[in-house]
Amino acid sequence: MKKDAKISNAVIKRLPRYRRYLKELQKKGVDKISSNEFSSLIGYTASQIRQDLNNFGGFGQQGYGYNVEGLYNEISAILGLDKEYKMVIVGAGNLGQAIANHTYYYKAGFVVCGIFDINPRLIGLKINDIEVMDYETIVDYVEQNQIDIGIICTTKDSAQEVADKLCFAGVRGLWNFAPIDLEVPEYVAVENVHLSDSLHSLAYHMNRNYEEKEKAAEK
Amino acid sequence: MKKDAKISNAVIKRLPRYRRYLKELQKKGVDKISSNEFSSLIGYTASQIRQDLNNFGGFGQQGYGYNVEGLYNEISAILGLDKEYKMVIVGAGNLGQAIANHTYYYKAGFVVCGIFDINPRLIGLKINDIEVMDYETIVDYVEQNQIDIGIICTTKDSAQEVADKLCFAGVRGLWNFAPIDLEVPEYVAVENVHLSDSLHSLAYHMNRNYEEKEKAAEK
DNA sequence: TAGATTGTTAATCGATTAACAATC
DNA sequence: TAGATTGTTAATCGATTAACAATC
Repeated sequence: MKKDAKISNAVIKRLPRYRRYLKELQKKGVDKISSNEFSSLIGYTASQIRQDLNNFGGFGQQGYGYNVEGLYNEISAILGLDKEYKMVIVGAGNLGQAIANHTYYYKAGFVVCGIFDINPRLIGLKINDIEVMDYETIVDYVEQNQIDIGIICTTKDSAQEVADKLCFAGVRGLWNFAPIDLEVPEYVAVENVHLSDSLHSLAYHMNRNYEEKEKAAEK
Repeated sequence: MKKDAKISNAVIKRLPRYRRYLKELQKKGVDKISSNEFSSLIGYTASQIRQDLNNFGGFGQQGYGYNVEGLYNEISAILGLDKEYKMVIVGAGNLGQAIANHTYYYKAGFVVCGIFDINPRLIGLKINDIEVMDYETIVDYVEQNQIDIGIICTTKDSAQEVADKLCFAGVRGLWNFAPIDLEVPEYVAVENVHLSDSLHSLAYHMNRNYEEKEKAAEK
């Protein structure tokens, strides 16, 4: 890492995308790529690509470009994907179950260790080999198993209470699927997946596209 | 609507959030709110709130503030939430099923009409009263039922092919859960939910927070 | 009318793009 | 060495914040 200045979130949000494209290139057996070639592939300007990467260090080589495998590994390390994360899911409803079943996360170093719910009918159930446990026991479990991430798949009404408990028990990050903005201690990272917000902005863009089409048709 | 200039996506992304907070205020029986009060609640500056809202028209009143219910309705209309949208889900795996079961969307005017899959073992199944149909028949279905939105819950390898078919059949928007960037005609809106990207940026922030904590401890 | 608060213009800040010297 | 392409500084663009006149 090169500079110590805070890196903007806009840059961070682009890193997983860089990484995805680099993975594809690797699969295709591509060894090296210039910022220009990468630009026409990924759709960011070459300038932005170089600027982004230089926030973390000089990964390229003048006159050559970037080594695909090397850059992939660097970005993985920057994101912290060379580590393993232990996670618990709170809420064994549809979404919680879907995430528990999504074995991708396991492969990628994100291990779902347990699922918690208050519903007695769900407690004891096994989802993808992971037991649904009683929410009452979550603090002990998180402490004893050194859980890193809590995944909140509850309703919005219980989400803050769950977040408080998880933070108290020692998680370092929350992946929040409840449609609410959580308050957490500053050392806990929160990443929101607000599905309804996402759907609403889709609706907006659909209607704008429609309006434009209408307007174009008038001419 | 006041101006005709293109409104930046940053503004649009904030609208669903304004709307959520306004809904809560309404529930609490709050009639009016000033940009300053709203600011301390939602965390945007009062200036930004006024600036954002004025992209669409003057919804406030000098010396008074904004009418909560009125503003809620205005934002709903801007987003297009006064309309109904017919949707199909492609991919009846965990995620597809979770979304189909999430009746929230139905209540909010987003109606899941059908689910499609290529797996013969899933075809015929009923999920939340919605039948899983053969993917082969999707183009006819979308055309005949005038489906507005396609929800892509397939693997990344089939996602583009599915997108092509849905666009050809006439959807106006795609809600894409596959970890890939889709190419679509310009009049089709795409909203991505890249869950793994989201998890990766969570990992980044967790590690940065940890580093800062370490650094603080050194002092 | 006086006070409050918006709507809107101007100033600032930050992020993106362009340019080019450094260097492989 | 000559050509290519990065790393980095400077210029531009856009988004956020501040200020204040308009007005309820």
